[in-house]
Amino acid sequence: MSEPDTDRPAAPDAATADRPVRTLADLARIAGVSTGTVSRALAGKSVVKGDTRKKIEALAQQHGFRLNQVASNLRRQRTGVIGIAIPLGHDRRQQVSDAFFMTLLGYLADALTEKGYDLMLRRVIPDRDEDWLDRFIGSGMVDGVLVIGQSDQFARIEEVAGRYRPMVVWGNHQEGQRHCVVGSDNRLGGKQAAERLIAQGARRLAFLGDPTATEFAARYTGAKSVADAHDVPMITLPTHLAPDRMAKEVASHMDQHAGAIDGIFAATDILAMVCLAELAGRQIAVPDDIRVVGFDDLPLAEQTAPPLTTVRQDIRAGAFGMVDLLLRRLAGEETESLVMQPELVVRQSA
Amino acid sequence: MSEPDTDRPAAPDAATADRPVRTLADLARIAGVSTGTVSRALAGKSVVKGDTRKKIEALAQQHGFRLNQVASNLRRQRTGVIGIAIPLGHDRRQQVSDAFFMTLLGYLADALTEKGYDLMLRRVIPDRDEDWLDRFIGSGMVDGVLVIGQSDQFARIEEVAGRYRPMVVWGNHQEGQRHCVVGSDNRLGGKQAAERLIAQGARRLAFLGDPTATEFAARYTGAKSVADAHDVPMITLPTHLAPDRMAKEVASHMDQHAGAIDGIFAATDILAMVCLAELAGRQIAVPDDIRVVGFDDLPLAEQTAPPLTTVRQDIRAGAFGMVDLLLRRLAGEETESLVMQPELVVRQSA
DNA sequence: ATGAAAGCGCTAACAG
DNA sequence: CTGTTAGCGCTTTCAT
Repeated sequence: MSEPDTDRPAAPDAATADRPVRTLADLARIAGVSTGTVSRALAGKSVVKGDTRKKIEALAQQHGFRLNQVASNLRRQRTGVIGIAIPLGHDRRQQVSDAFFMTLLGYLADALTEKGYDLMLRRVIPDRDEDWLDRFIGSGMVDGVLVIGQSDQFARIEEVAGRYRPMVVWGNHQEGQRHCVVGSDNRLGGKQAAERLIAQGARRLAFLGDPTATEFAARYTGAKSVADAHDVPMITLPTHLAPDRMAKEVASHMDQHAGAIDGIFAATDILAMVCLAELAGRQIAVPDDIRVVGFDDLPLAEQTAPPLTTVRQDIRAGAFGMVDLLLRRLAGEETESLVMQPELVVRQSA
Repeated sequence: MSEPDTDRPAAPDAATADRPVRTLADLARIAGVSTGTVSRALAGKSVVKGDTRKKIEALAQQHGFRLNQVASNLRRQRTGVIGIAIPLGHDRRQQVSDAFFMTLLGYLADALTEKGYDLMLRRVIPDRDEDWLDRFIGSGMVDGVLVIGQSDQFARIEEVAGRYRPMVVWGNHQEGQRHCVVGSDNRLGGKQAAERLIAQGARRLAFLGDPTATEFAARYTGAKSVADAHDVPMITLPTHLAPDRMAKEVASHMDQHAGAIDGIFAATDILAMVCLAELAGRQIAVPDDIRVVGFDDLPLAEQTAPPLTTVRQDIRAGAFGMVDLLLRRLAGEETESLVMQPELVVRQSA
């Protein structure tokens, strides 16, 4: 047998570097104290004598020692990790790459990091795995859960909320629901969109989007109520959210209906952007021939041509709100849901 | 404060539903077998007798039992979790909400989920925490690490790569580097962009972006070499990547230089979009007065006005490549870096 | 095929 | 202030 070819760490200090210091016990041994003391010292407990702590810290530093979080988590029964579940249900082909969810996720990462938590991300496909939520919660790997989007899982989320407290969901609020949700008043947003379209002279409206998803349904309902009140007809142009299908579906809708409508309420900014591009390709003037209003106010809504009039959701505030509520629930507090007021941002498309 | 002492000897087996079945030991007790057998049964080990397994599975199901992953992880010394680190270095205000990284992250989530791994996301600010990479790796909470973007941490990543194998980085490849990287040939992409601009008649070029970030520097270098070869001047218009600063900086650059240039190579599509919007606001015709080429080919590049000519990086392929390489390294294999060929996508902005 | 028992590495109660 | 010790809940030899 020749030299074992394992790459041992290049010894920086021959005298002390014979075998790596991986555990508290190792460190305790070379420091000449017990593991208890090392643990306390590294945790910054004030009981440890200054000298002892200094010495242990120096040694830890010198040997590149790092606490094994898994062991620590097991013992302390808390992990410092928040689980983020993204159910991909009502449209199985919608990947995590969805722009709105990604933006929300980015802000959630900012907010959680600020509070000292890590994030564990899990994409779930509910129809393939009935047990997705309980499995995530019961894994012991997360202290609490944020769910991004209710998808078509409203009932299951409700059921789980009855027995599991540290959970906050992004989505639509319904009368009398149990789970703690953060989201915009989609119905109101839908109203604002329709009101703008009509105020700008539109008389034949279309709703562009997937009306089977809870949040979108609420946007539709809001818009429809305003249209009805004004005696203005509104048709529905259903689309999927998967990028590849969306583009084709919008194109086909425009082929069939562009001549018969003069105002479009798109369920999301992305949809509105695709729509704008299709309209431009057909030499249809926006907003003169057709007015377009989006929903979300993603950063890029400002950059479309013409700049998009849209219903703003404050995604950042929503993310920070979710984290705040979750931490309060973790602390045992009861919390209400947070329904944010959307705001119409007038630019040039309507 | 006393030790968590939840399970006091409660009601002696009234029915089966009084005290929750939380641990293998609980389940073993009611099944009348040992914890070892339960563990083996639930792990699907073939040694367990069919009947026994069936019974245990039924009981587990019935009581909603779920393995504690943390304990399992500690014992097995593997977690099934891949860490994703996003260093936010060269521009401290760039949040995780960055469009390119978010898109990449989405695909990474898809790829890892497909392979049965969870993702643990960590935003890091290297200048505030020297030890970010070792801390993540040494935590014991992840089996391997993906780093999204080298930021200004090339040296540290190199150093760590010398002693830690399961790590793959998204970024720029440099001659003779040690760490396994996946990314586009940015130099080549820069060349393609400049060639297109010049072929379309541009004679006074500008590079728009932050040339201090490694990847962007390579794009610049590639473009500059082509400009030089054609004896065409190219100025640099430096910008930050934080959305709020970016818009102002681009606007100010356009005020000062728009009259003196006729071709812009934007370091990213987002930058290109902002630029397009600014140009439109100034009644400068694209591509007639100024040609614009972007980089990335984000989905929305198709939706700009005019549709953006850009250098395509196959982000999805990159993400799946990173995961593939990481899993091979976890399996002990040696792997090369993966440098992908970018591709010029001609639309209408140049 | 199953049980008994020894930990994985750390924390915290308890006793000095 | 520090050492001792008993686990956190699970997996895996080693016996039987």
